[in-house]
Amino acid sequence: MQTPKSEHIPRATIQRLAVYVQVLENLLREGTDVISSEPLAKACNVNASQIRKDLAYFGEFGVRGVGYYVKSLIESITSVLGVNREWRTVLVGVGNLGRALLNHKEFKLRGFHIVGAFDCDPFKIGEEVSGLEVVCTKRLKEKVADLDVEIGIITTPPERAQRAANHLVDAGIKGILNFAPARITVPDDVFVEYVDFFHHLYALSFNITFDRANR
Amino acid sequence: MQTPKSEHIPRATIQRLAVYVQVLENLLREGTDVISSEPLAKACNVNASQIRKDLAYFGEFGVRGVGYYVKSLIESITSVLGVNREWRTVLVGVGNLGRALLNHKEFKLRGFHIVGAFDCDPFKIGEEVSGLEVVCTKRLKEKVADLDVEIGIITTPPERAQRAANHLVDAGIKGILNFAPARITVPDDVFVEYVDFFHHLYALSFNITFDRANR
DNA sequence: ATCTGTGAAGTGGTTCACAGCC
DNA sequence: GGCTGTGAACCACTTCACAGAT
Repeated sequence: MQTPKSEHIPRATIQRLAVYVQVLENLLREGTDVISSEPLAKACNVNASQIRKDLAYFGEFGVRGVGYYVKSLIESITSVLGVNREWRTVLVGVGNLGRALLNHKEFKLRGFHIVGAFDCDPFKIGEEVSGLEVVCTKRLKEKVADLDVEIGIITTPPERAQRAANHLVDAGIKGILNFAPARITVPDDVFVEYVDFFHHLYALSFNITFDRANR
Repeated sequence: MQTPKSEHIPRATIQRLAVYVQVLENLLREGTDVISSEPLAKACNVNASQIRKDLAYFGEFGVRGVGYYVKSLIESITSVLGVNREWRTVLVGVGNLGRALLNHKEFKLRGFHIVGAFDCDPFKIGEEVSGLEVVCTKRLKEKVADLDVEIGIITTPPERAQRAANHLVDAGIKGILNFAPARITVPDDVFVEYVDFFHHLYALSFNITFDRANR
């Protein structure tokens, strides 16, 4: 695994690294072997020196006078991000969204295996969804220990998100992907990422409205 | 509609406004009528003066010595964001994700109506999904004009995302919510927001890995 | 007395510009 | 000659600290 040179890495850098991988994978699929920071920057909608600086946090992955070998750069970045391995996850909240995610093949494809599904609704417990038996949330702790899980996914309604988070933290999980439309509070050593595409729709709404007002 | 005082609004401010609304709505549901910036900041995981500054871009919504009235603040922020109205959207790419979104009731509930579904696969054209007939992507332009649509949602595979974007831009759309794992290029006056929860999983992966390495 | 709104100070991320290497 | 890697300059957002309002 690749280790960073520097102590602190900007959050924005990590987000961009994920973008770079995405774009590079598409470039590779289209048959591009080598690319320099300038065209890659254009494809990613960032500044070229931004890319070079982001990568410089972790090492020297390019060849001066040449550029970056696409395939090897993908490998380097995925190694930096720690996604060149398998991760085991559990999902809490088997509603519509939860079911959709459990059935989403892309998770396994990208190395994020959902190995447990939990809900506190007695009517759902015991049900089988996408090959997993829905288990009572109370049993999260034992199961997480058994299954060697590090990431939890919350897909509960907002009012139950914090309780789900508490269970996950108690079970020793290290990262939470929260789809519930609510903020959650967790200890410092647990990482939380929020996914809410309405936030993005709000941003579009604002930009379109504001843009129009300035004409 | 609320209009900003200042010329340029930081992107981060808009993202936070969406968070504030989310948290305030949950507070309202729990029966909180008034809140000051300090506890609101805690609930949103930001600095209190950050909130006050964010709001100050758009007006004075608080009462000195008292705080903010939750209900009225929600109304002010949604007005600022332009989400206190209905938006009409179309979706391009009726795959698994597209279908899930078409069936997702939350869109209508939050004022974002999906009024058209498009795909270029002849086998899907004519099919009915969630009360909408799937139409050939070629007919996007006429339909968008008829239906008075301003936002497009892309749920195609990555290799077809740019083409979908081109069709949407050509049809005169002003904003795009892109779920496809690919960057797209559009004219300056069209806004794009990207949704990719694998990026968030990558961020978790990095943080957990990096955190562990520093012990 | 309390809490907002805001200029000023501080901080951190981005961009520039060029030295270093292929 | 071309492109990376990187210190320095720049810029923007964040935080502080306090004046102003109730």
